[in-house]
Amino acid sequence: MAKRPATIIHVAEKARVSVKTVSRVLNNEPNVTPDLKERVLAAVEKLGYSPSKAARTMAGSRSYLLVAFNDRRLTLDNWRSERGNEWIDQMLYGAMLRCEQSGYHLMFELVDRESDQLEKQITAVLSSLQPDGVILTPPNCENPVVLGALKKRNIPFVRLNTPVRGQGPRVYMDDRAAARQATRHLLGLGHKRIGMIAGDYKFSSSIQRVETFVATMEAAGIAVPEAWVYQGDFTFEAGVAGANALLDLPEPPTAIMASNDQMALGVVSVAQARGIAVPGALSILSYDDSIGVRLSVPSLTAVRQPVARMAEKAADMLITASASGEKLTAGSQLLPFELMVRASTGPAPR
Amino acid sequence: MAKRPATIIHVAEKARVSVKTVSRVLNNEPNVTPDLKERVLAAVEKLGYSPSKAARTMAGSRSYLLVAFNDRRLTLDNWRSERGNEWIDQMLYGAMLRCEQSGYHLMFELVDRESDQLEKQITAVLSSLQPDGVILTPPNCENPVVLGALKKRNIPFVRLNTPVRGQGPRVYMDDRAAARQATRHLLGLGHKRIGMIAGDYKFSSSIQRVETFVATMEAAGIAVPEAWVYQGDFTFEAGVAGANALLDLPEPPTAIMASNDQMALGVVSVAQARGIAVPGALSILSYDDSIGVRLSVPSLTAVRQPVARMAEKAADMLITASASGEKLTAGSQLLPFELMVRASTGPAPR
DNA sequence: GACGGCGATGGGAGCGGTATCATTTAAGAG
DNA sequence: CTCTTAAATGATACCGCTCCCATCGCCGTC
Repeated sequence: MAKRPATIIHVAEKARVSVKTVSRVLNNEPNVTPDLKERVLAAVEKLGYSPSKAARTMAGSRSYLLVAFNDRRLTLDNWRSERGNEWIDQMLYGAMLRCEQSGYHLMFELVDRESDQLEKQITAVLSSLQPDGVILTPPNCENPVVLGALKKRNIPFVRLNTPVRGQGPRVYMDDRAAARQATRHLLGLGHKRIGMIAGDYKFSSSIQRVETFVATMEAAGIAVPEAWVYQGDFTFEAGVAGANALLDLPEPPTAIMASNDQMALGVVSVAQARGIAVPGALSILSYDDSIGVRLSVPSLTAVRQPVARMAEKAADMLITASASGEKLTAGSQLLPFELMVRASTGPAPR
Repeated sequence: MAKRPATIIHVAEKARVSVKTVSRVLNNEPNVTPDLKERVLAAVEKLGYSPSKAARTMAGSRSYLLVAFNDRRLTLDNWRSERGNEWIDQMLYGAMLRCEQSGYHLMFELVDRESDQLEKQITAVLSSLQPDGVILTPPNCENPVVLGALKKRNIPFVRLNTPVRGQGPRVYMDDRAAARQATRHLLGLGHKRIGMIAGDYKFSSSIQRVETFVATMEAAGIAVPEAWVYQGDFTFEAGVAGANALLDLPEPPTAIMASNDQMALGVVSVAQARGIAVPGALSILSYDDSIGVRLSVPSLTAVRQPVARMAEKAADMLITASASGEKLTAGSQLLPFELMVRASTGPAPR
């Protein structure tokens, strides 16, 4: 009763051609008579045939599969806390749809950056799935173990949103420019004491944002004491802790920028708990423009990262390279960001 | 330079056993001497070997792959509008982690319920991916075309969160009880005129919620005019339209329940625009407990669905059945929901 | 008109596993 | 000590596809 799916042999028989010719038609290879091509396509249609990915992977040099390596800790934390996972949603959105267009599939994998089995994990995924390409998201895209494993096996990869150059192709946005624009936005509003809640320094964009923040402040004639920068780990709780630390300073900042949405929301909750008016007494700025940030009260000024577009571009590069058989060029793609000015930033209290 | 991954043959050679014995060890088959088993495992470890999924799929009867069929329209709408996609996030969360535990993978697929190519789409996925099982989410889990295609090919599936019985195994919550409890909650607060913004009737839980709402109202001695029920399609915009329709009634309701989070947030935005106090003049209740609902101002009273747990259970059923080789029993799993009472529901205005 | 070259097609060898069945080995019965 | 029997192991045929190479015909060239 279990209807077995048609194979290429059935198609070949029905079209009265050889298996090889069917393969040619399916892969758009040249040198096939229109007549034969038509017969094959008709047979394919009639039998509802769709080539087995597994067989293709085994026999050929392509698997029609891309893998996205995501950070396990951050992803699980987001899922568990149910505070949304916009970065991943948008990544899936961009990459999946691009894959679909070319008959590719996207496999979502979580890797634990702290595990001493990291290389083994990666290797296992690569050899069991044999993907045609890999999309690396922060912080994996900067992890030498991950990069090394990929290079050793000569598997094409594209790094998403990393400032680190020279390690292979990447799709990114200008994080420095974003940090500069964000800092200037606050300076322009008259803020002199600005605190920053940084992200995990395993993400090098975290470091860049801090550096650029400090540099931009200094360029405006304001030295940034160490106490103004709190190092968090991208969690809501870190935002709370950072906000408390900053607001407990003898001279607390009048504005706080947080390196991602969860931490920014943590700052908001602290302000609320302490009865601090936002933006009246405290301006808050986020580096992720997710739904929580937009729905927050007040809605937060935030840097908007083109995550879906970056993912789409990354998938595009990998698929194009794999289809053409050419080696992926190490080029970088720069995508524009946007500073969404909303209600959480206002003039510094006098 | 490109390091080729080790194959079962390399392992067999290194362990000085036959290929078949390696296969036995890898699949935990009985009748292998501890001595050999150990040698094989050592070789596996040393070579960093991980069996090729593609080869296993081709040769064996399992593919170690589950597919989740999700509604294309709703998913894309959620992604595009960037209002979060909690249902899918939680589905991934539950199902993926369960898959990981058993060396399975989860493939996320979008299918267009309106397409006349629907059956062809499904068939193509099934024959190209050959999954060991399929997770169906609403409204696909009630779509006869989808169910038919699956049954024709004898592919095990589990339906998520559908009230429809007798079509195969499912994991669900008691939607009627939820609707009843939600309605009673509002009745208990003294509301007499309650409006409902229903979901797309393609989702049979939408229908159930409406029916139960009406029945519960009638049991309390209140007849529900047709105008009190607005049919939406789960989008924010539908919530806006529904709220406007309900609030424009000669005798507008003092409470509105919306069949999902997006529509509930639409209602909130209308109330805000019209200057209607929530919950002072209007109580609002949602059927999804997502981040938007929790962060909304005021935070919304909502039915909390155990999506991650349902997905985990579904994956578990499929994997267990596939591993044991037994046919999936048609049993159903009922999981508990919870009514989260928050700030958006209050006593009816006198 | 023989020959080279190229476009169009087919034949058959794998790819890396699993499944079936044969074979060897060891244990227990008579 | 032989014979039976089951456990332990191996040999080998696929699975469905792509890739390499052979073949065949047809044209143009000198």
